Amino acid sequence: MSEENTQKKARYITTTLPYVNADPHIGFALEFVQADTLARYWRLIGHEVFFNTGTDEHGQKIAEKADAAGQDRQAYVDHYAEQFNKLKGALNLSYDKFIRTTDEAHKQAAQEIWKRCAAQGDIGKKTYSGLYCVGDEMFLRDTDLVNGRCPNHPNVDPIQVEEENYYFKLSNYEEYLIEYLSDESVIIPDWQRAWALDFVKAGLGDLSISRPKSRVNWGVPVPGDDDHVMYVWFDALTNYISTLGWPNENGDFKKFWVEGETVQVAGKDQVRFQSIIWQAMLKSAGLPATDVVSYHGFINSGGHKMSKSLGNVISPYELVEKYGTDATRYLLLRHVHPTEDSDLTWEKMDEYYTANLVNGLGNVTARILKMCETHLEPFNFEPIDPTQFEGPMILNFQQAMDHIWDKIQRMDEIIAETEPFKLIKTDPEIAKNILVDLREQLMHVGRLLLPCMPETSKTIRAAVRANRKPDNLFKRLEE
RNA sequence: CGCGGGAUGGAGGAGUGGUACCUCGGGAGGCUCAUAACCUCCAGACACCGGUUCGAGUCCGGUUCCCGCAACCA
Repeated sequence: MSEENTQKKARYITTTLPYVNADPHIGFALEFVQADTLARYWRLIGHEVFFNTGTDEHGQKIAEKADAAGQDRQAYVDHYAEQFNKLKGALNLSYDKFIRTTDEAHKQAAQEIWKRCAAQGDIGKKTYSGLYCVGDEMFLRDTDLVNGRCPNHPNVDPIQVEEENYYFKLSNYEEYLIEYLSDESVIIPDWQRAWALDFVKAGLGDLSISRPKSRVNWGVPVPGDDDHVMYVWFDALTNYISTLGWPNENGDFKKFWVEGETVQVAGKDQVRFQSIIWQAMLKSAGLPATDVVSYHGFINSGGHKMSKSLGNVISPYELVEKYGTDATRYLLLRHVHPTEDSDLTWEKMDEYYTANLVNGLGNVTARILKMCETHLEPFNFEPIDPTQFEGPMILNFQQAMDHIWDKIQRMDEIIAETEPFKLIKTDPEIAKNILVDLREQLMHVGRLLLPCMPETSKTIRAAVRANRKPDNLFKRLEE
């Protein structure tokens, strides 16, 4: 390690934690792959990286589902946690920690942050009464009601509830949040930041953060009150630091959260949780804010939200099964806009796969290495030099991929223009020089692909070193 | 006048104030190293109206049409 590299800051990245009441969908896959690509890129340029993900496992909805299935609750969440953890293999994720909110250490951290907020005078208690929707785990206002029921759950009668709950005085942090959100670097994209700022400026109310155990008996106990458990969000958000060993304020927490650079990746529906509530909680507990939260859009299919009734749901496992791991990563990184909504259909994905991976990257690798294998001796390439990857923090994955595919297309053009396969018969020295140059360019592409398509990168680099045409990188789709 | 996002060739998408790009599709050639792959050329687009500017898809104002969100939504 050079001196320059040892000076590089540690970097932390986390996804949000999926709530384990359903199988993983494509949105999570997008989030995981974005975070993973960034983590791999950082490691490549010499940063020490902590990449966190995991599962959010408390709350009434999960308790009810487990109970309805006649399953032990812990066994139920164990099963789902495993479903999500399996994505690690399917998508080739490199996370350092898979935290579960039912982990004992996490529960203690959640209780500790509660105590800190309470000590700061930010937690109170008051009586809530009204109609409550179990589906959303929230009180309904009169204006919410549609035919007397929750608009999101029109088949279930809301229940009349009167109960005393703890609340977090979010309004204490209006001024702080306005200051935090005025910094242009804290949210990507900027229009989400503007929205968050407007939201805070409009005034913040109290946030209910507990539920009586008599009604919801599946959560982290409220410190000093056996009758209540924490509202699932308050518990879940704490994972971003409990995963680092907090409340131990040394070790990884100090290295990554306090002294390092922190990035959270989340869906666009998360702005008020990640950039408002969570930041207020951190401030209340006397902890540093997140440096930047990047919000991705949603993936639609055929112009509609994915839904079971429309039959247009695309699952991450289906993608991996059809195209393979790296091709799935490619599709999510290059053909999904990093911050806006995107639309994917099987037809379009087939097209992207065939045009850019089979006919593009795969084919050009085969044609170059076939010629090299026949006409050149192997060359001993230097290992990857981290400095050649130095650059700004890349969150615009589409742009980065476009840059690589420009180079791929350029290689095809050079072959057609210089015709080394023809020249080798008349002027072998010139032809060999062209091939040496092409091989060098292919190696470069192989290296650039490392963060986004790790296995493909490895295969290409190994094949270039071996000076052998590899088996087809991407199989042609069957008719 | 609630807030925000969007409108780019036949289709789907990129686009930092400076020759509008990519993939698919259409037409015409070329090549044989390669996964019937690849290359070249042709046709074809910045929703509408103003403004700023030497110069606008890009910045500003207005109009029309789509799409989200509107306090605890995973």
